[in-house]
Amino acid sequence: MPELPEVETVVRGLIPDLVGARCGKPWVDWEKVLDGMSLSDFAGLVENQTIQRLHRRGKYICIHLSKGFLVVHLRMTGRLYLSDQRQGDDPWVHFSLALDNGRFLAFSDARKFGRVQWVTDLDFLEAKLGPEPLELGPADFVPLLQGSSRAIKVFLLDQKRIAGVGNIYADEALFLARINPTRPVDSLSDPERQRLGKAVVKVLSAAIDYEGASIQWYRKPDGNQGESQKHFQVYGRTNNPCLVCGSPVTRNVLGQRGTHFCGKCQC
DNA sequence: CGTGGGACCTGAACGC
DNA sequence: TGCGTTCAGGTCCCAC
Repeated sequence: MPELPEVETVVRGLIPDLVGARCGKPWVDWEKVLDGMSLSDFAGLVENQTIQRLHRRGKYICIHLSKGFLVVHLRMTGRLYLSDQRQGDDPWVHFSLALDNGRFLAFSDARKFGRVQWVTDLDFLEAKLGPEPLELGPADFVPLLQGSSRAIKVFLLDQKRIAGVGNIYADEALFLARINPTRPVDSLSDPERQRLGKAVVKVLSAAIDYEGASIQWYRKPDGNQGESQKHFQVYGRTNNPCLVCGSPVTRNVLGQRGTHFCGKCQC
């Protein structure tokens, strides 16, 4: 589920409760959530470590410990929040970590795609992620959105090109920039690349202000829904009238992902 | 190099 | 009510 704005919202929400806390015992009901590490190994590396800071990189949540890092990816249905109980009444909690403040960091994930991994450093993230879109200016997108014949929608989802854009905000940015998602990347003009870059930044920034999109699973760490879904222009609006021209929003499949756009506004 | 399919998993929505 | 199908904010891996 979560893309850059949702992950950013989760990180911001967790910082006040997590920074400075000392880790206690971890717990899992499904060891695969640790991405191949055994619970006992994980416990040995994490227990008594103090959480120094948190930050987001792409769609990854990075929790800095005194030694090493916890890296969490929410994938489609992951949630990360503070709880008073190890598992509480949430049947989808597969990992939790006791903290010295008496609370628990709980990772809930209905589909079990998400992972909580311990790593010594974050180099592996840099190796597979492109730049952070919110740190770029419009001109930076000109060289970035080049060098491929793939459809621009598919290209935007490639985390190695740009980190953090997912299916919702790719569709929304392409609509805002009035660019058809099927256009080959190398067919875009430089002004179009800039326009799309601006649109990506605008769409992601707005979604952070709305604290993410709650369609089904995503929740803020405080348990409440985000508001971003109320502002979608095309995502999930198949056959509804385009908010600009009134013609029906099209849905097709690109790169095996549902893709929403206005065939009249986006050329 | 790019694409297409499948795998990983489960829940919700919808059609009959 | 029950069953089958389809779809879902992501990523990785393999064959062609």
